Amino acid sequence: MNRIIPEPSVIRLCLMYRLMERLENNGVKTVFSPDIGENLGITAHTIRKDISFLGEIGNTAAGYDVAKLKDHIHGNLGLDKKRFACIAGLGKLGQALLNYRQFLDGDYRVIAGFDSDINNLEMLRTSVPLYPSYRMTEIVKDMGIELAVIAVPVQAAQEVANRLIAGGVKGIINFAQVNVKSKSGQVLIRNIDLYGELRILSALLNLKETASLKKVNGPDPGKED
Amino acid sequence: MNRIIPEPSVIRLCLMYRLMERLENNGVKTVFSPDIGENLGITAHTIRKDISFLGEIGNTAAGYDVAKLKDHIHGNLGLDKKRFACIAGLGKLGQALLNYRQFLDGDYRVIAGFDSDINNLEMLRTSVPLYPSYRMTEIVKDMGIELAVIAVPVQAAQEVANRLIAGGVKGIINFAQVNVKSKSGQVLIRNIDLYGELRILSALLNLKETASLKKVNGPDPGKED
DNA sequence: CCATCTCTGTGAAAAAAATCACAAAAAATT
DNA sequence: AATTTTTTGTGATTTTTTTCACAGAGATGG
Repeated sequence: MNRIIPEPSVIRLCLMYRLMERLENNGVKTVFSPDIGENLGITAHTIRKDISFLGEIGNTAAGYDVAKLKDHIHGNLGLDKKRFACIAGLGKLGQALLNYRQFLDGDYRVIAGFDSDINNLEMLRTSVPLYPSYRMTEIVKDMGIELAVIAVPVQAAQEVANRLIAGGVKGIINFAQVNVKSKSGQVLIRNIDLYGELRILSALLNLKETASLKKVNGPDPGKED
Repeated sequence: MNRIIPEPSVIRLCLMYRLMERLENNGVKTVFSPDIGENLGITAHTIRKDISFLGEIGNTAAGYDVAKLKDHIHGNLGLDKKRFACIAGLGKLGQALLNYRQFLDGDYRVIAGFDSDINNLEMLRTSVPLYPSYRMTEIVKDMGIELAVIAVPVQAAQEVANRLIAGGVKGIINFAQVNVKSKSGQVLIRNIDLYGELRILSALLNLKETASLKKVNGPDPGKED
């Protein structure tokens, strides 16, 4: 057991957590590492290694208890810590996210939305309180919001990030068409480029065809063990 | 120069391409590797290495010509290859994507949308032709669609993936709350979990606080060179 | 036009991550 | 109760990726 966890393992463990939630809902009681691996497109070795970073939890010759593994990941990654979130930018994407149930009643509850267009704010019907963007820093600070989603147009993204960070946000998911940065580097930022994902897919396909790609990650690891 | 490109480099090169597009629009003529690195949150060394996989293109002591580097990436990653795309699932997220201009007039043009709810299809106003889900395999095949976005509820996701793959799709971006798999492993799949990104952020923040994270990736690499 | 300065490109080195291989422990079977 | 089978957990190994360090090519400036 190792108390220092590599970032790729943390990310996979989060995926495993989601899988355990689903398996538990489906009434599955036990899983084996190759099952988890197949579901996540990762080898069983990696699965076991990842889990072992959190300490021993499996049953020799009898796999993992789904509920126990779920709680184990939950506890060790600190997922029991609830945090408030907000969405900056209420265009189509921001609205879509506001409609996801998980964003409203999950552990990272969206408790505020922001948009620069007051007319837009007045038109939207939602249970989440909405505010004009100029109040962003103030509201984020007052409400103790730690996580933010940026869904504004590219030109506004960095300025919005600055305001969120000024309000004390610690983590940002950015959907704008530009990588946003934090001055201090202390804020975690995950940039997601929805259209760019198509570009990446296309590039990987091209290179796969011409055999100039070193390795293709992804599901379906094939036979092993 | 090396003709075999690691996958992480391909992904970073796609980000560089996006950056070059933006710089070109802003009238910037030249960039240096540390500039690119700062924008993308990557060290200048890695930037240079990534670019060098595509052959020499920079000017010694004078950085990279923005337009030239953009075209270079474009050509070498085969981004000049146009592909048709579709969106399966026209809930809020699917509709939001259908409204993005890039998805309508970019290189990976969305030319079909699918939803299982015919009433929903009739209500939507869009320039993209929409079809009921049961025709998915047929339409994908007939239209020569190679890329697909899955934005359906979790229970339907794998079945939708199967239909898309049966129609000949080669790459999938999946937003459903479950990792979808391709039977053969020949189809590239990128699973994106929007809510899960909040979970990852929270976990990384927790571990960063307790100093049990090995390394935090992300923007702001700090001083170097 | 010579000296200096700058920045790329890339082999070499280091670091990180994934995979392997197997001991050990528990379950299943005989 | 002993034997076989199964599957975890983890050091050791291999592979992959990143970082380093510097040669070399060209720009800059006196």
